[in-house]
Amino acid sequence: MKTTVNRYPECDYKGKTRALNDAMELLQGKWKVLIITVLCCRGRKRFTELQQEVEGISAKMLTRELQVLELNQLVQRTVCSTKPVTVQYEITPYGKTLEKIVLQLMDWGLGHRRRIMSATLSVSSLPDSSSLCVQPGS
Amino acid sequence: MKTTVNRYPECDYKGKTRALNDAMELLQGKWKVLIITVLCCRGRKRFTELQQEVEGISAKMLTRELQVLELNQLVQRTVCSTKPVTVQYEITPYGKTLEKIVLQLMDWGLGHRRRIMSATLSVSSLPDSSSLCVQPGS
DNA sequence: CTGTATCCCACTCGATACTG
DNA sequence: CAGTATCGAGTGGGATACAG
Repeated sequence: MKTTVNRYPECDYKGKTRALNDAMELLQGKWKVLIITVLCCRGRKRFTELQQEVEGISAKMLTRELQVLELNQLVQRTVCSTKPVTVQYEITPYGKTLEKIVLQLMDWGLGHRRRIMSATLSVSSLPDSSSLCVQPGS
Repeated sequence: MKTTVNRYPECDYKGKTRALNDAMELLQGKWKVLIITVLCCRGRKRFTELQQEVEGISAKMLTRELQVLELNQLVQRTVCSTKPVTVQYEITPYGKTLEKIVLQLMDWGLGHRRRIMSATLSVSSLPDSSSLCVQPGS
């Protein structure tokens, strides 16, 4: 029983894992993909609107995450010099290139919840837990 | 200048963001997607082999992450009762359903690194930094 | 070989109060 | 309205030593 199969031999292995790390690091954290999704699917939003649509996020976190996304060119921030200033956030065309992947992740997550729920149902019922990733502790 | 576009109206918005959270939570952390990638692209591996291929991971982390992946049915663990026991880890057919998404993320990350590098090059050169996500501090 | 157990630091994130 | 500042709890993850 041999273990090393290596269907895809070397082919710049280091560069590829680094690329994966880059992508994951950028999307890491509790909020960034959600913000991206909202901006992708619901269009341009003001700060407060965003905070309402991304359920549970604090102003501090929203600010910080938006800064990262803007620095990485996924989101554009526009200040409107209205009476009290308002700020518009929108996804950039470049940010849009992530939409397809995020939507796939969403679909996968839908199926995963079904799968884990039915696998766990016999033991204990997770009614509507907002998170279901099975952890060693459980 | 109206902000609410709502190209995709309601359509179970809560359920979808929850699904996205499920997926992201499962993949969260420094190592899980890397482990998945290695098992997908390089085939069945023993514990020590995995630790060598996932560069920099400690035994503790590798154990913990593999447990989560196994509990979520992405990875199968098989103990071989050899002289000193050996353990085989392999991706499950279900885990394979993530491969497509992960490979897309990898591609995206490749492009992103190029983009950020060239955008930042004029200011400071990031030679071969293992991570490049642009952060507010920089 | 394949893990576990501990210790520990840094960082994430929430809560709250404050500002232009 | 759109943030910033500060504090503090909890956690992710590294280092090291130990175990079956």
